[in-house]
Amino acid sequence: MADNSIESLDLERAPERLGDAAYREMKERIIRGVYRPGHKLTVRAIAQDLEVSTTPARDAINRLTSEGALVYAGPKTVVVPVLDAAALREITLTRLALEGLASEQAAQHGAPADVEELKSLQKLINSALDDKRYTDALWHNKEFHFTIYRLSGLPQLVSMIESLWLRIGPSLHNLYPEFAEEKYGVRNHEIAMEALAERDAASLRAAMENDIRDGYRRLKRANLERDAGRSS
Amino acid sequence: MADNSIESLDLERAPERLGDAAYREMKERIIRGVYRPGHKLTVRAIAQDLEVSTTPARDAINRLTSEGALVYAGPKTVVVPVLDAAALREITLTRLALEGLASEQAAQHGAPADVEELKSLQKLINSALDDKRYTDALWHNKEFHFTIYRLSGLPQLVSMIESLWLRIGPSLHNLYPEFAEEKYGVRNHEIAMEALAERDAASLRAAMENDIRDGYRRLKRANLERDAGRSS
DNA sequence: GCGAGAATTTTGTTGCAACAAAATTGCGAA
DNA sequence: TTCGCAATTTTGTTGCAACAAAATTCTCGC
Repeated sequence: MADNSIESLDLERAPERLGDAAYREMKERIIRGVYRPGHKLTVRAIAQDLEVSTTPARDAINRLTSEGALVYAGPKTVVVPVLDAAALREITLTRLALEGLASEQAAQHGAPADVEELKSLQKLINSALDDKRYTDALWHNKEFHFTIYRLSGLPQLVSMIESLWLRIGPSLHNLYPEFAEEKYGVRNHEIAMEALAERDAASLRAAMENDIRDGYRRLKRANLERDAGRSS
Repeated sequence: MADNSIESLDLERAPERLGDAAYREMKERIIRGVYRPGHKLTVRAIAQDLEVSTTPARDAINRLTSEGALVYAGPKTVVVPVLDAAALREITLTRLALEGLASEQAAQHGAPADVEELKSLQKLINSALDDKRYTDALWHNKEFHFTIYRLSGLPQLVSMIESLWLRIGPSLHNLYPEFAEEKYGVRNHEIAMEALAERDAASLRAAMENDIRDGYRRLKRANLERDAGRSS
């Protein structure tokens, strides 16, 4: 047996598989709202879209399914999930726990340069909202959050949070444009930036939690309206 | 297009794929300590072990890898992870957040029958420890925790917690038998059962968090000793 | 029109062979 | 012995065909 004294020194040694690329592309499409809730996905269609064979396409779909980003709507039918009230609540509770933790930890590592980056991201969000480019606003909003979470220095935690965003992402797209009217989240983001500058963990956590709760309320309201509209 | 007014009514519709069975079997083997940290896994070997072809075996390994239960030690080398101090800390922080949340929610749904089930699980743990059947003790301990977590009524949360246990599981096996000397966790479990009977969410959470922290301290100590022993 | 059921098409899974690339082994020089 | 390097073996990925099963379409009777 070889001497493997390095052991835990080998980080980020994942090779670049075709299936990984397919997975990443699918992920981005889901977050960007290309596939809306209820959209049915088939292996062969994805393979054609991404110009790969069925194997990597199937890999990507399976991975997304096991993460909860896609769900079975039948034995041979995989769709982008339509979140019901219970699922929405569960994801929100989990987000509060995980993103709250990440925020707290991030407060301990925030440098001035990070605050600057957040500021410029916030500008991007604002101007996207002004121009009614809602998909862009959502994207920059995601970057804002994850810029903070990455500061936690806890990469596995960050990727768990990512999988939660993958689950709510599609529903968010169904919310716009009403969602944006009130300049969603701006106030919370401002408080978050201040808190990070002051390395105030509790305040940063509170600001991020408020942001999550705000979004939750809007999503819930939108869902109720949709369900009411459907039964008529 | 068909009328799909059922939408979110379709739960648990996953078909039984061969790859799923392979995944579950691998998961159990990892938790039970069949594969120890550092163990190298190959597609063809797993396929032979589980008596399936390479495709389902590969599916299982990929899924486990994307969950973090297995890691790359090289471009073509997948191993059961050897946790370093940083990874151990990160998992513990995440466990505290997620298992704390699950405990809190569980407190609201605990029925007398559930407390009884926990009591009988605790007896199994105790007798396993007395007989020095450490693998069994670990297994029943896992059941104890998840019996509580499942009471939360948040299935997605529970499966996220499962994936965390998959990550620390192998390391736990390297801990025994010293690990068990002090009747690990018994006191915390007793408090947890009382708290559940009284539907005291804060106490239940505290008890479970203490249990997690206890385990963390032991793991950290064992890791330090191992590392010290290796450099000599 | 409309629903039930058959006929047809589409779909996911599985096993496998080929290939490139990585891991391992073997060997020889210092 | 130990180190470097080449030969060899092992390995993961990929594409694909076959198959069973599910989804869809079509048809016919009412």
